[in-house]
Amino acid sequence: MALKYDIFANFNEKEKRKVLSILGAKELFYKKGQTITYALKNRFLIGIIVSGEAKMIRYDYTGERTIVEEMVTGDIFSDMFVSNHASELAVIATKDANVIFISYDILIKKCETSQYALMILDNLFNVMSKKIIKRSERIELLTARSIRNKLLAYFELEAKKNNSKSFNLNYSYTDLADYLAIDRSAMMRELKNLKEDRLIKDVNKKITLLF
Amino acid sequence: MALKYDIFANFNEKEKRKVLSILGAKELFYKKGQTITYALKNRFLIGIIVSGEAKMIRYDYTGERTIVEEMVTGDIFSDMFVSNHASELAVIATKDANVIFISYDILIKKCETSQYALMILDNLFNVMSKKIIKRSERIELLTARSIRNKLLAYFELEAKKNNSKSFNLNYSYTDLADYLAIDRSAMMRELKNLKEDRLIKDVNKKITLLF
DNA sequence: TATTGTCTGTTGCAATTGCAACATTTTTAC
DNA sequence: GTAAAAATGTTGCAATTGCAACAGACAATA
Repeated sequence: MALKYDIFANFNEKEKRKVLSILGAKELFYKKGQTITYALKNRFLIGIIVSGEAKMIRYDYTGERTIVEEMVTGDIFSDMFVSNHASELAVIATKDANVIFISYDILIKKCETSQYALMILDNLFNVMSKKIIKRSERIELLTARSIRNKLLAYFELEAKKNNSKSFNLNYSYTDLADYLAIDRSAMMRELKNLKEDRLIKDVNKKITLLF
Repeated sequence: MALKYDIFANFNEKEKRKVLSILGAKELFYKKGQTITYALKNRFLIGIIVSGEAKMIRYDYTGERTIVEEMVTGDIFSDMFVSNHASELAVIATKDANVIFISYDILIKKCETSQYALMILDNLFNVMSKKIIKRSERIELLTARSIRNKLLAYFELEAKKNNSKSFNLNYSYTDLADYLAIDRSAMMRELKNLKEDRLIKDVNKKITLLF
């Protein structure tokens, strides 16, 4: 599953090591809780999470923290994908993490001579497409005009992804409320309403659509 | 302004014609109101709006229409940037439009032999980065927890983009309410409150932050 | 220029939502 | 294995929001 959109898709270990050396890539290790400043301070650098987890966090003008993006193995992040005008951002390792940094500029240049570099660029395109799609999906959910509609939209999307009326919630309810930008307790109340109205069934985090 | 992120940035007319021929690109003309089906039915095809305007529209299961994206000259669209699981989409020309279609597959292949193709790919990455950033910005606004905060977040972002406390609203209030996914009349009320609280000044669509 | 349609601005009222404050259960960390 | 922390589940109440329904301004167009 991760494979299809992985930046190293279609590479075996040997080829991967080779292309990283061609690109002059750096691999750095971060302990849980550490801030990954490297990529965000260097425009045209792309960070690839090869193990562990990290979160991108925004500090708004009031000092409040919001999670912009939760990143797992295979995800990438870069200053190139961040608005110059947005509030301060930081990437923090939420588990011990290994991160590979490659330079976009070098990547483009090496494409002239290296088939491998071009393959990486191709994979990068897929990963970026995925990012666009993920954000579009979230916007679709966030523009629904009530908690009920947000939940239903989210459930329907998950159901479609699973080709089934049933699926397992892979968020905690607390995180789901955050993702949908709604109050958790109000969401729980609406979830109860949806169950009472027999629109969904919820057997310990396995949701089934009844319509 | 458009130049920096344009897919033909750094190309002159002659080079542009040359690369389009290398890539076997097609240019099609659409009259205002026509549906552009070409790209959305052909995965791996990228549509570039070279003149005119178009809107990407979603039809949800109730048959309701929502504007997903408004596209102007220089914007690109592709099935590759659209979730397989989303509701039905259509791209409709909102003004007479010329659209160039290039195949992603061919583009990647030609990069091995053509410096121009690689330049197009490079530009494509910039355009995609811009797409990611635009969506991130909208998500930032949509996750604000009240109408007041949504408005303030939007105004601050616009102010930052203009490097000034003042800027002209380039949305109608009706459209802004849509963009922020809030009720228009409730937004107008809150706008009035913001003015009364002396947080903003609004002299016929020119907003000034007073903080 | 008359007319039609869209946009702005306003308000009362009802419905939805967020907040605060709990008890309980589950998970995580030592 | 126990303590601490996080997540779930619930509710009353107040604040915010959406809805409906206007009137007037402005724009488009025939």
